[in-house]
Amino acid sequence: MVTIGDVARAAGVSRSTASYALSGKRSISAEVRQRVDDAVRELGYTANAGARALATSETMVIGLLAQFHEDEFAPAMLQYMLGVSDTARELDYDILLVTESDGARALRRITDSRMVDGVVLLNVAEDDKRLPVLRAAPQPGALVGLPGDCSSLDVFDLDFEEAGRMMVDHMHRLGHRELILVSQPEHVVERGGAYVWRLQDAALEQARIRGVRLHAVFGESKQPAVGQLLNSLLDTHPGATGLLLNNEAAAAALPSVLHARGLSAPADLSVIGRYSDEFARTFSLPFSSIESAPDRLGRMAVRQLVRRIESPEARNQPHVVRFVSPELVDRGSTAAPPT
Amino acid sequence: MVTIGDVARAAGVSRSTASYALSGKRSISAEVRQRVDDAVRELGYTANAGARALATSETMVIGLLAQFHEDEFAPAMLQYMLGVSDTARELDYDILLVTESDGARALRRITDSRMVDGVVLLNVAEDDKRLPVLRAAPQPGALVGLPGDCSSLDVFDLDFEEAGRMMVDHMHRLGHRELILVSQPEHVVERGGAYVWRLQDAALEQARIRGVRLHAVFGESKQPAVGQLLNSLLDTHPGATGLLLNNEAAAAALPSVLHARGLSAPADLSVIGRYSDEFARTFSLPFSSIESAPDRLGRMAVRQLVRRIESPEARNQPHVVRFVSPELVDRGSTAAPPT
DNA sequence: CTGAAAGCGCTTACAG
DNA sequence: CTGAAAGCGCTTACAG
Repeated sequence: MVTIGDVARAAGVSRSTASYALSGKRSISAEVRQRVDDAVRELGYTANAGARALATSETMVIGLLAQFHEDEFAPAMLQYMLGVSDTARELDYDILLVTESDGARALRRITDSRMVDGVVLLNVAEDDKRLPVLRAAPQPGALVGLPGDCSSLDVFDLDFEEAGRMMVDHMHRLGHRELILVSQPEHVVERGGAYVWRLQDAALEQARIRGVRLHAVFGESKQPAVGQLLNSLLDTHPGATGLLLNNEAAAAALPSVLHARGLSAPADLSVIGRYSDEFARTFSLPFSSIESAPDRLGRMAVRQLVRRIESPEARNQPHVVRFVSPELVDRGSTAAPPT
Repeated sequence: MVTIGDVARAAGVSRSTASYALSGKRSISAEVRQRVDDAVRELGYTANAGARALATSETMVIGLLAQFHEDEFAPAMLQYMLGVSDTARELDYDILLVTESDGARALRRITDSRMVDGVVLLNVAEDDKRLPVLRAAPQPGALVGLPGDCSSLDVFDLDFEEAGRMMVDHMHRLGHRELILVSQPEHVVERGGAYVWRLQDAALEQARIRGVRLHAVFGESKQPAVGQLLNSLLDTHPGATGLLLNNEAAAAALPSVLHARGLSAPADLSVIGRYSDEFARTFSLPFSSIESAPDRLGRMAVRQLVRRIESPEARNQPHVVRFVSPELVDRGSTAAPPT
């Protein structure tokens, strides 16, 4: 292994000078800098990450804690992961990926051992077991997803309340007076997936205000159950003219259900989902949707995290809870209800 | 930060004794061991990973190089990633996730800096730019996907040739004499996705042997293009009674296409895909398929990698190229052709 | 069974 | 502008 000592020797300078020439942390004569650069190139030198981490207490690694639950839609998680990973790399950080089901334990492991300079927690639950560990850790963290208690935490999430209101208002404006909302499965809520009821409760409240009938149900996470559910909902509520989907599996299943029933959107039924544009493109969902912006949320979380990591002042600034305003992507699946 | 020095002081022993008590690498009196364990618990000690890595030259981290290409199906990649990650953790390794598009550069960075003890490369291409870097690296690596040149590389992949033959034979046995094979988009092949033509060529050859007409085409990666393609293929080859899909997007799009044409499988058309069971469950694909076993391949790759990492003998053993035999998962979508 | 010391490869005050 | 030295927190021969 080629060390900075080898570089120094080849360049005819001390190790400290070689180090400074590389870091640029003090002025170096052009000539020496050239000799060091040449030596680095010639020997193919790269600093040993462990040694550097030991000396600087900086690993340039961010821990990414993903949580894959049984009845949640895994591909959606991937979008967040990529948003975090890409942004981290832009800022010169690598990603330590943790997918263990026992997230609290994993988080303690990587923070205690100083493998990471900070962490991003994905899919944060209402009463997330990882939060006490994060609060006790010396490294800063950023969350994607809103927990019950945000104190001393940087939190980023879609404004699901606003999303719920937006769905209802959009339909109401078009003239719809009876709607169905299919949320994630109840398990997701029980596990602490607050975004489910945040959207649902806000939608129900807004429906009340607007005088719209809204049938809200928890859905299923897989086929064929979710397809059956959609069918039975449409049977049960023949007067409903609009469908709101906060459930990826339901959105993916809907085209065949509509087809089977001989319905088309928006002529027979108006539809709005809540998922990412990438998801829509991959599965070619023709439904207008509230963009869930996973890449954007991942990016925001990493940016804030790195700010805290790198600046001592930022370290002590008040924590932020930031909601991304939902945006409706119009794919033409809503219109006035059939007369 | 609590160090092993703190532990040693609290336990009233030397740092080396504390270290040995923790590692178990030499015999320690029961009493001392107890005192050290108590001190560790009391102080909440965890070894600093960077310091340990520097001392031992072992990071206990495996680099995972994922490659997301424009027109490949991202959720499929996730399955491989999780297989690798879960197995690594079982074997006490953490995962450094790399998703940069310039995989060769990223690989050089993490190996040169000794951030990892070994690497797993996913989605390996025929002439993968990462391979020269891997061969030059001091760490061992394992590939998922078959490159053109496997020399001094451990390689794991599905036996796509056998998969192609199996699809054809299965249909032939049922009495089909004219089939359509939809592969991945041509871009995937151009980029070096050898599995596409490995399956296709073997299928064509087997069809020739069996006296079956096989129309093989490259597909599309997104809707609505892939749906249109399926429709036009069925229009163009009205005599075809079976459909073979080596293309996730096509598989995902097929149910609505069949529906729209008023066809059902297997009564009107027999269908076999090639994808993972997880994929089938998530999208509820009712089609029989050749299981692509991403979790199993990821697991095999990590196992072999860790063997090489941990045993000096294994380090020098001949490299392996291992093909997983395809298995057909019968979901009832094939039968004798309609008469 | 235990301890004192060297060393892993860096960075960074301290001195000049 | 440059160098000699200390130190980051471990592990592991070397000695006893």
